[in-house]
Amino acid sequence: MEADWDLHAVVRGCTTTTSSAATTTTYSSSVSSSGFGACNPPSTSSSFFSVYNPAEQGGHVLSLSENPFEARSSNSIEGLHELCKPFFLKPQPQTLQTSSPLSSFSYSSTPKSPHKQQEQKQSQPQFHHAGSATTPRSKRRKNQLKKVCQVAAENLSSDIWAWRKYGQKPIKGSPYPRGYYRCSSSKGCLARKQVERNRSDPAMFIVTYTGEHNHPAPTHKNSLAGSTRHKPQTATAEDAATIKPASPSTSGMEEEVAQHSAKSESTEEEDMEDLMKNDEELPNEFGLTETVVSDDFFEGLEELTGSATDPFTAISSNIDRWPLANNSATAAGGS
DNA sequence: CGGCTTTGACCAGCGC
DNA sequence: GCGCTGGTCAAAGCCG
Repeated sequence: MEADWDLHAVVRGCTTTTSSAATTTTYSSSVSSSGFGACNPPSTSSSFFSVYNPAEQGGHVLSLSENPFEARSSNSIEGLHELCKPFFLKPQPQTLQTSSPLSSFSYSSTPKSPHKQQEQKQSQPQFHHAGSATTPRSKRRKNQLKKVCQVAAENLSSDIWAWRKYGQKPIKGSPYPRGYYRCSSSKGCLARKQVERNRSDPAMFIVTYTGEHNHPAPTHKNSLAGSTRHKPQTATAEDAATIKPASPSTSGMEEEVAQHSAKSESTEEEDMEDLMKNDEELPNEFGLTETVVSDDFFEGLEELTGSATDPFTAISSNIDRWPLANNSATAAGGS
């Protein structure tokens, strides 16, 4: 049918990298907080913060700023900084309680059975064997804690995390399929990401993060993986695939991050241990240390996003060409 | 050779 | 209790 743009590319884009991405977030219930993968700080104009409340029918994505540019121009990075804080810093419990739909974060508690969720959560070890045999498949959890970001197509591109697609399914009511990705930076990482195109605004992508990264941000994207495939033949999914691997912008971001995280590669393990131990004290959801999320970090973003040669541009052009074609029956077996 | 994408099947959560 | 739907698994194939 129609849809089909390729999600992968999208995925790579949004997450962390972000620079561009916009973000919304919603935490529903359980998951602890520590580390979502990633929504990235909205650094660019095309993205905007929004709040997504899965609890509501269909979920709403509320834009905090009608005009993204406005936010950007007015407060510039600082404003963004503030907006982003929630994504970098561990969310404050109190804040989480907020029920304001307009708050950057919205935590909704499980209406039905919070305990159940907790139990389920427990059944899913936070760090080790995420999907191992010991853990039963984690099926959808209505109130699973998740973070939703709405990202402009042009902003989809990089990510400090490496994501690996493990599924795609057509979603009822949506002409576009949803892609499922998991963090491939570290085996056992519970971080997951879902990407789907916004029905009402195909130019935007809704990226949903669930689970947490149980490891520091990778110094290199695709640390485990290596392949960047492009299939010359078709311009469909491949196209998208082509986009993701190396979006320049990402590289920029990656470099930024890499520099910070790499600076102490030797201590990275230690850091990781610390992170694991002090799960609650995770510096930020990106698995980056606060140092990374410093002004420099944002400055870097600014540069990236502000530069005329916006890497995303290239991507967006690709995205525009995203084939809405690749799936017929579409994946995921139509269940 | 290792990792990634694709895709059909499986299965559990959820609503009625 | 049943059926629908979403989320995950896993095999097959491709690519660097």
